[in-house]
Amino acid sequence: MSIAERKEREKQEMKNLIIQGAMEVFLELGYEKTSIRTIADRIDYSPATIYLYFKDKDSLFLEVQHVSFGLLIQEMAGLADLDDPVSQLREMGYRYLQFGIEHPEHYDLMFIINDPLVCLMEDEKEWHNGHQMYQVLVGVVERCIQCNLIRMTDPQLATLMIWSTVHGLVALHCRNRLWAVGISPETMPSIGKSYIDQFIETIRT
Amino acid sequence: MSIAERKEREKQEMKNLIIQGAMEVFLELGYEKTSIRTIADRIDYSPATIYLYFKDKDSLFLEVQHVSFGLLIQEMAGLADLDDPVSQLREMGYRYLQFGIEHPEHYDLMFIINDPLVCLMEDEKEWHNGHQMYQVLVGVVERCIQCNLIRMTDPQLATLMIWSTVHGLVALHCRNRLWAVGISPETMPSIGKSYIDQFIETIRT
DNA sequence: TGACTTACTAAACACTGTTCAGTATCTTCG
DNA sequence: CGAAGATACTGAACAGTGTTTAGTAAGTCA
Repeated sequence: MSIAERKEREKQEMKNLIIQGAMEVFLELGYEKTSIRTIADRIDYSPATIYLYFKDKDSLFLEVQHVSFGLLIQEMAGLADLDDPVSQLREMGYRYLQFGIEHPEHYDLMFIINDPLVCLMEDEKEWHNGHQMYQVLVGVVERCIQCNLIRMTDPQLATLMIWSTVHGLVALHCRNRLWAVGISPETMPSIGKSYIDQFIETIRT
Repeated sequence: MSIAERKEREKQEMKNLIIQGAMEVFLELGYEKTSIRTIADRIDYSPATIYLYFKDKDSLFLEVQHVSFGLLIQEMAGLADLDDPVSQLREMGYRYLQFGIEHPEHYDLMFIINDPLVCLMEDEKEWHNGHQMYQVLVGVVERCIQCNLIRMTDPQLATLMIWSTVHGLVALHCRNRLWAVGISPETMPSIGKSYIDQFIETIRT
């Protein structure tokens, strides 16, 4: 079955080529302004070819999103080295925020864009990726609560609040709503750090 | 100049008719799926007519957004009756969250959607509306800090954090990202209340 | 070599935002 | 009143979109 294997491999390589091209264009132009024709042009194939490998634009987008999730998870490596759970929490906050500031397009694809992901039940892959990272956060928060280091008691609610607080800032930044309160994109990194520091100080016992 | 006045009035009425139709369609279909043709159909005019009253789709959208801001500001009426600033803060949180849950499409138009608002400098109207409400929040937070009722010292940073925390939850809810952490839309109202309560308890001294 | 399968594409369909030439109505002035 | 001019509106077109389909060319297998 060597030929069949090679065919399968070539098929996967073709998928990867499309995903890579799509990623480039998605990050350059954003989701809405990216057209299948542009992606096809980028990789020197016809638009119709893409539909032989992906059901539709959303389906292709989900694959790109999966790669983005991988990047963020990678960014969180080595957190367990910090033995203080509050330090872990702060460090996660720093890195999450930094990721949002440095890769707003990736962040947008993962947490803000509308279309797909509604079909979570159908797409196990994404669910798994996002859920996995959330569980890491839940673990850290649980340890903080167990050691009585933060002013919350319910791990689920606390985790949700912590995530939302950081996501809120990144989301407002990604969608340029912070101009209205006098924060320019350039000042975001320094404000972001103060933001996390203040938040940790506020919730810790 | 009676005729000129009448013309001016008719022009304004026509603008309002278009805005009203656009609002309906925007709320039904969302920003991206709304087409000028659909709006035109809804009010029985040709698509081209809309371009006599509004520069482009974004410009029309900004007018609709302005109406949405009015709704939210209206929702915040009577807050000064509560003499305890922390109660004011909690009540603002309740109402803001409820607005986001009850009118996710409006909320989307105001705080999540991408395209316009980037041109804040050009559009004084929106800036004014959003900034006004933010200033109300800043005022409440300042009083909380003055009375030493919350665990923060910098009003600007504190206000940003409080807004972001609530916005974060609403934004995740609007974009269906809470499914991934086991929260379904139906449970949002009750979770939302706990969320605000926990947040207030966490930040108060 | 002939039959079958696969990979790919040109062209079309139905949609989008936007523009423009042209019409039909209303206003103004002689 | 009637001609000239301004105003309000639209049909049709342009260039773009996601997606489908019929057809071609190449690779595989008997």
